[in-house]
Amino acid sequence: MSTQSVVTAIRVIEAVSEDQPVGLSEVARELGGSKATVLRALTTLEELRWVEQDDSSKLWSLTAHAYAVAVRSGAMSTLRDIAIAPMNALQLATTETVHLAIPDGDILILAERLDTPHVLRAFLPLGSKIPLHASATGLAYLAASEETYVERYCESSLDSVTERTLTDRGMLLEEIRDVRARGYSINEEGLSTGITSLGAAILGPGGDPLGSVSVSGPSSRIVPERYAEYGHAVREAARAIGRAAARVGH
Amino acid sequence: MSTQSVVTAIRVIEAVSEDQPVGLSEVARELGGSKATVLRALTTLEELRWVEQDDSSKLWSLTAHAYAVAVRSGAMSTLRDIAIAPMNALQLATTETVHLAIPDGDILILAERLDTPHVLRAFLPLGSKIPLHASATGLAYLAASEETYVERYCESSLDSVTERTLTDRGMLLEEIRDVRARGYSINEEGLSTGITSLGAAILGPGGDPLGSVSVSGPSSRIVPERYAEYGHAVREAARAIGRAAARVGH
DNA sequence: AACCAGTGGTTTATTAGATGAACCGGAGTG
DNA sequence: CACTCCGGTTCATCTAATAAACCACTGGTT
Repeated sequence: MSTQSVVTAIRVIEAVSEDQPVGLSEVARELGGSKATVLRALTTLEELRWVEQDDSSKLWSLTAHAYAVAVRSGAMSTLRDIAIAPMNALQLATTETVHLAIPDGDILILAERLDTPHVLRAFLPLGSKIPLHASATGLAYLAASEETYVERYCESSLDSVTERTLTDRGMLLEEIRDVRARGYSINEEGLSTGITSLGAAILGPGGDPLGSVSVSGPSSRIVPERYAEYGHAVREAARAIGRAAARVGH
Repeated sequence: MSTQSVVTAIRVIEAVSEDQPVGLSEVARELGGSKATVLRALTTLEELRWVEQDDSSKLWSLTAHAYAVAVRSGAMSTLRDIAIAPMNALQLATTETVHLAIPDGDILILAERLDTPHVLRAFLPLGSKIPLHASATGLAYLAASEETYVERYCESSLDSVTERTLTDRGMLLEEIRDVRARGYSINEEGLSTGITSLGAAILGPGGDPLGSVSVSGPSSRIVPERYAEYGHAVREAARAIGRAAARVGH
C-alpha cells in the first residue's frame, strides 16, 4: 500500500477515537507499529490540531477541530439538511424520538436525532454505530438493498446486542421478507432493552437506499396496536426525504 | 515541519471538507502542492474510506466513515452526553431551540442542538463554526474566559456576519462586562437576521469555560420582556451541566 | 475544424523523510 | 530494591514522498 505514513496517521486517529483518552504505548500496541512512529504521527496531528494531549496524564484525545472538519461529509450533511423537516413532522406526529441513520460499510451511523419531551425516551448518541440486523433502521436498509448484498451480509457473523437481537440467518431473511411486504421494519428491543423502533429506508432515484429513518420509544408506548399508524408515518417521512433528495441533487 | 505527507493528507481532508464535491486540480491549487502529491493522498485516503470519488463526475467528498470516527472527539462526546438532559429541560422550559457549542481555537463549534416544534425557528447545522463575537454562546464564552484571552481576541479582526454583529472593539468589551454582571449573554440578530439568542457558559472545576449553551428563536418570540426568565433558565442549565461534568471527571 | 484552456491522471529521477531497534529516565509495585 | 510498565529520544538505514513534465480527454471559442 502507498503512503505508509498517512496510513499510520489515519489509523492512529481511528485508534485514538475508539479508546478516547489513550496512551502512546497502547496505540502503538494496537497498530503493531513502533512507539517512535506512532509518536511521530501524534505530534504531527497535534500540530494540525486533530489530537491533543492532557498535560498531566499524557493521554491523547481527538479535538473538536477533527469533529468540525468531518461533520461536513458529503452524504451526511446534504441528506441530513434535507431530512430535518420531514423528521420534525414525524416527531410531531408520533411524539417519539426520531432517528436518521446513513450507511458506512456494513453498519449504519446515527446522523441525526430529534428528541421527545417524554421523560422516558430512547437515547443513542450521535455517531453511534448501528448494526444492520439489530435495528429498525438497519432492517429497513437491508430490505431495500440488493439481494446479493443481503445474502453477503447474512453470511457475516450476526452478533447479538441484546437477548432479543436477531442472530439467526434464516429468521433474519424471513424478517426482511416481512419488512418488504409490510413497508416498514419493526425492531422490538433488539438494540436496546425496553426500546421498540419502527423504521423505513430512504430511497434514491435508482431505488438504492441512501439511509433510514426510524421512530423509537419505550416498548410500553410503542405497542403493537400502534405499529400500523406509526409505521405508516415513518414510511411517509422516508418517502418525503427521498423525494426531496432527488429534487436537490441527483 | 515533520511528516509532510501526513500534513498534506490532513490538509487534503480539510480542503475536501470545505468544498464538498471537489476536483483534484482545485484541491492541488488550494494547497499549493502538485497534483501528483494530492492525488496520492486522495487515493490513500480512499483506501482508508475517508474520502470517496463520484464515478461520473470524478469529484471527491468526505465519507460517513470520517464522520463516524471524528464524532467521538474527547471534549465533544463526553460533554455532549452530559449536557443532553439539562438541555432537554431547558428546551421544555422555553420551547425554543437549544444549542450546545464547544471551543475550537478561536471559534465555537455547534456540538448539539435540540429543535422546537415551532414552524418559525432558529436553525444551524451541527458542526457550524460560530464566531465568538457574533453569537450568544460566544459572548458567554468570552465573558467566562481569562482577561488576557479576551484582550487577545479583541485584537483580531471582528468580521461582521449580519448588519447587527458587534464589530467594534470597545463595544464588545463593554458587552462582555454587561454579560458578566448579568450572568447571561444576549445576542440580537448578530449571527442570523431575525434570530435572538441568550447564552451562558459552562464552567469547569477551575472556573474555565468548557463551552456554552444558548436558547435561540425568532426575535418576535424572544422579546426583551422574556430575557430575564429565559436568561435565568439558560444560566441554570449551564450550571447543571458544569456540575454534572465536574462529577464525572472534567 | 482547429484551437485552447481546462480537467483527471501517469511517469520519472531525486532526495527528503519515515522507519524500528535500542535506549533513557521516571513512576508505580512487589 | 529489583522489576515492569510508561512516555519519549536517538540514529543509521533505506523506503517512499516529491514536483515537473507529460498524456489523453472534454467542452467551449473562434
